[in-house]
Amino acid sequence: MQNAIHTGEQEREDPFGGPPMDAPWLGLESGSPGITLTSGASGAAASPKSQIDLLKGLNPGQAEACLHDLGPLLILAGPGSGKTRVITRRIAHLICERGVQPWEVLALTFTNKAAKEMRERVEAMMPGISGLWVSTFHSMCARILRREIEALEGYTRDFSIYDTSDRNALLKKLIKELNYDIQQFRPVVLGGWISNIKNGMAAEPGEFSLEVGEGMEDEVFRKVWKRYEQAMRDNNALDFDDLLVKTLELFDQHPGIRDAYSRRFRYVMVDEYQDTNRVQYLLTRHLSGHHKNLAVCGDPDQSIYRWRGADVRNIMDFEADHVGSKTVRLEQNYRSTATILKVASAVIGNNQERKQMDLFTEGEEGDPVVVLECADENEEATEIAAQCLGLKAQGMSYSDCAVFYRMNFMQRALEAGLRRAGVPYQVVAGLEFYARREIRDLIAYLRLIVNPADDVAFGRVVNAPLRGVGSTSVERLTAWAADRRVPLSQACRSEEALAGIRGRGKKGLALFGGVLDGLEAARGASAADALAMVLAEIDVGRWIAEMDDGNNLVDREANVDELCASAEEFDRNHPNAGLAGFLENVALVSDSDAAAVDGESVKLMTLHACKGLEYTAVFITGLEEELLPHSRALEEDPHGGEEEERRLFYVGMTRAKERLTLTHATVRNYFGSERWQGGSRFLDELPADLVEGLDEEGTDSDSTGGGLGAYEPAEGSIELQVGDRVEHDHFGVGRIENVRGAGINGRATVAFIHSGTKELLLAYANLKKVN
DNA sequence: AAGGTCTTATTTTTT
DNA sequence: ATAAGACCTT
Repeated sequence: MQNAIHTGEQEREDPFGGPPMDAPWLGLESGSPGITLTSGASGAAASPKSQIDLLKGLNPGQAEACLHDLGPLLILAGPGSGKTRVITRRIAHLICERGVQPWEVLALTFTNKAAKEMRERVEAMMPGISGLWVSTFHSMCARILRREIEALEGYTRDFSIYDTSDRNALLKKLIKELNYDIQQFRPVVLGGWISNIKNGMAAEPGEFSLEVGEGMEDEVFRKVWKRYEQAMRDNNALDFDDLLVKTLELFDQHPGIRDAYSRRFRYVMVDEYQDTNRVQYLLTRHLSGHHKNLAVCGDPDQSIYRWRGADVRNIMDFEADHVGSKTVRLEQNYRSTATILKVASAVIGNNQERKQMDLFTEGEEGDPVVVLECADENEEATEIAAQCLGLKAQGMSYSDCAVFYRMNFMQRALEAGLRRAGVPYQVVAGLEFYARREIRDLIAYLRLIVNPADDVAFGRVVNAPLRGVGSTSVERLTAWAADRRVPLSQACRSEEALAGIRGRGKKGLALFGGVLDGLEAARGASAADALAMVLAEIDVGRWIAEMDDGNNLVDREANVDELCASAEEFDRNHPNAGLAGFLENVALVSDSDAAAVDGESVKLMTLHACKGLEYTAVFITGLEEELLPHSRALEEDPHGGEEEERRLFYVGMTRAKERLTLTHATVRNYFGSERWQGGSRFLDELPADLVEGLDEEGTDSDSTGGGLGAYEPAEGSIELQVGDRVEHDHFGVGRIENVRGAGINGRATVAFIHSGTKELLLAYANLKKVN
């Protein structure tokens, strides 16, 4: 059984005839048309690596997972255990050793970044490979729906993809139309509920309750929801959740289509399986339903997205759910020092709902984990900045350092502190390129070209640049269009519709109708050409100037140029994808992955954003009650909330390779008012013998006085006085100008002869006295 | 339809 | 503190 050979008999049953489907415009597939292949090259033809090669450097667990062939497989992968390596090697093994065709393999991830990384690594092993599906759930679904959606009632393959703000804009309009109070029934809240229900978090709308009035909210919600679904259909639009839900619907309603896909994908792999929600679980089941070769990989201890629908039970119950499944534990850690690993393991060990993992490393013990108590958030920032300077002076790069925080507002003080100290930093996961207004406007124009039914896109640009079309005119037009069940883009070109509208608005709508007429020719054009046509139709200069009194004129113009460049690049890389392909790419492939890899700077990010990353030195800030177990998380569900917060802390700690510093402030500025929170309960869970600077009596008590916590002077520290001459490894010889703090916090201001004046942390600077 | 004032809510975030 | 958004005025 285990040795059954699959040589492609199934290919004949494959409705797509075996070779790769469609143009890979999402970059889902490894190998774009730009890559030259020897004719007929497939994975099997790509230079086969010997089995020895593929298993080289793998530990027994990794090798076992890699060699697993048929049947369900659960890979429980601890942090830093090399799971991406295992997945990619397994793909290579299947293709090179087992004669599996690349297009028979489906690998699903959550983020584009993860998909990209996986694809690149597979490509590196098998250059020229083509046809493999490595993609996010959403991209895969979009791709399937582009092909198949017309099997569902009411949609065409030109559908638009609505992001969260499009969704909210539509809901706002609908709630108003239904004459409900927008304050009482906020679009974001209702939108959140709709999303939760679609993600399988709640079976019934009634499971959510509004804090306003009684009885009414459920009815309102149902009405709005129904109206929303109708409007989405009318607009030929899908929101992010719909991409998954509609695919599921498609599979449920059309078993033939489902079977075609599940036959095709002989091997299905899912990364970060602990983060899958109900819908993703079902999709995975369908897709792997025929061959049952489903391999999932994840770590229940790193599940931190329960609040947005992730259901840990998917991974916890995998074995019970898949009879005859095999489980492999990857417990050897290749990232952190033994000390960091032990501390992290000790903390996570306090969780009840988990699978026991015995993580170990063959690496060094390393330095103790450091806990720092700071007077307030500014001192915390100053402290971290000083330590970064110290690490830099020791020869570490700024880009080896990262600072994590629970909430975004904490970012400000940290930024200020780093700036004061002259430490270069970069915030990871900032605002996306596509979220900018000028970009969104242009995208809306493009969407309207592809999908004229997209009323949200219409509403976005009907008055951009300003054409004198206000809300009244749009409402009139909407009413007229709704009576006739016609999209706005069509209505505004109808004499009859415009007859009911007066003055400036009428003129503006007619003007806009002319623009749309002019853009008719862009249907079928390439992305770059279509964009050029849009820019030719509108008065670009005026449009940009209106946006913010011309203040960001240069920036916005540059962004427009960048969009043009990216459209051109897209056309080059995906000659057959067309405008629709570009729009899909824009909607689903956010730009945030590019930001992460940027030069010599300390990285700042939330604890959620740090997952999957690693840094030599990590600072986790705000280890305070209410903040690190966040009070809201505890309110919702005291036990589950605490465990999820602990996992979040665990994820943060396990990012650190060599140095881990945990900071907490006695006083913190919280939305204007000062608050004194005790140290986090998680601090009490740290093993005292591996931690430096921990207040032994526990964190709630005292320790407010000096604000320095208990400490022992760092080993090898020296007595310094103002005026002493010292030598530093990097900065050379200097003179002590000032000394303050003591122990782990001790630092000195040193005027170096060649490098100027610097403030150094004694614990890191390794200063030597010279005469 | 634009500009000014007032209210309001501020965990985490991908697609 | 602050920023985004809703409401009201002109």
